[in-house]
Amino acid sequence: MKRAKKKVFTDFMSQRGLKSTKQRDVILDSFLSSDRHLSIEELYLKIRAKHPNIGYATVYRTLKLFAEAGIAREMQFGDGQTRYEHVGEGEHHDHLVCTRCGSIEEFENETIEKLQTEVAASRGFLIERHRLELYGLCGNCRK
Amino acid sequence: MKRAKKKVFTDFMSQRGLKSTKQRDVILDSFLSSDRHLSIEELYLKIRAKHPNIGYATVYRTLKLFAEAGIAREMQFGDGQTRYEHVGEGEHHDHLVCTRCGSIEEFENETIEKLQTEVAASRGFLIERHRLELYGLCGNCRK
DNA sequence: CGTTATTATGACATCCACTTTCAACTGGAG
DNA sequence: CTCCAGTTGAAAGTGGATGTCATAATAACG
Ligand SMILES: [Mn+2]
Ligand SMILES: [Mn+2]
Ligand SMILES: [Zn+2]
Ligand SMILES: [Zn+2]
Repeated sequence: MKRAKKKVFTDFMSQRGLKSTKQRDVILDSFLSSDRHLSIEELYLKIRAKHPNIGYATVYRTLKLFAEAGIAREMQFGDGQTRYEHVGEGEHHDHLVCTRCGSIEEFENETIEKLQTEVAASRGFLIERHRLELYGLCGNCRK
Repeated sequence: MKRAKKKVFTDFMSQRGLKSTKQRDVILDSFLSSDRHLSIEELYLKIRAKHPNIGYATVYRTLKLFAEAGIAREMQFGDGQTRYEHVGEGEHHDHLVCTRCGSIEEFENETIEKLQTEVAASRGFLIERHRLELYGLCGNCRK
């Protein structure tokens, strides 16, 4: 699905008249082969190890492009850094965030999603997106 | 319940050996008689209208105290500003945030909360707190 | 009451995570 | 190959949060 996301991005770029560059290729590769939920700084440092000539601003701008293209999602877990995670076509999930070790697990729960829609509907509210994050101690940290 | 919160705060202050000041009185009054979900800046401007001599830093520090005392909760809705809302003893609710007009509605749903606990439990995760926010168009903005 | 140790205040400086600017540099259509 | 729109990276700019510090206010004590 790395292939698939690359195609999505390429299509997005040409459709918008944007150019393919060495930097964007490097950043995309690095992003797709990274842990999920990486901050800009983390990705930048990782890239800089092999490509010292790529600037922070370029990583920053390219991640925004990924988000616009629909292959990345921007998130805030309250640690003061914006993080980007991979997303696939039509995928959605929520998060369990460990307040001790910082690990992030993902989950999906169709029933919760349905109840959200009901709550919203009962107030005439139309949901565009939502965020559900459970903060606490992960299995490891409880031991 | 304005009375009750004032008492909670007073008790907290004396228990910590902190002093009562005119500024803190003014800020507490203003906070308790405000809309919920006010940003520091908003509260500061509101206060400054009647008390031009109260500084931003004091409002900022006092709101932190409210949070520590348990009468306020700090929140982030992704607009880049920290907001504080009133909280009562043992109260909890989640939010519907309008992406057009910025209005914020509150809701509670016991079933959702229960499902969250189940999801967490099934992974050995212990929830300390959570946030659930539904973003979209409020009733008014849909018309 | 004054005295005094302690805490609080507010103007200002600093931090920090982006975000924008801009001159030099491509990518790729023609 | 030419040429221009798009791109890059260093550096400057932003905006909100947080730290600093000299001055002022609180409240306990004698
Ligand atoms: Mn995720
Ligand atoms: Mn609320
Ligand atoms: Zn953990
Ligand atoms: Zn609205």
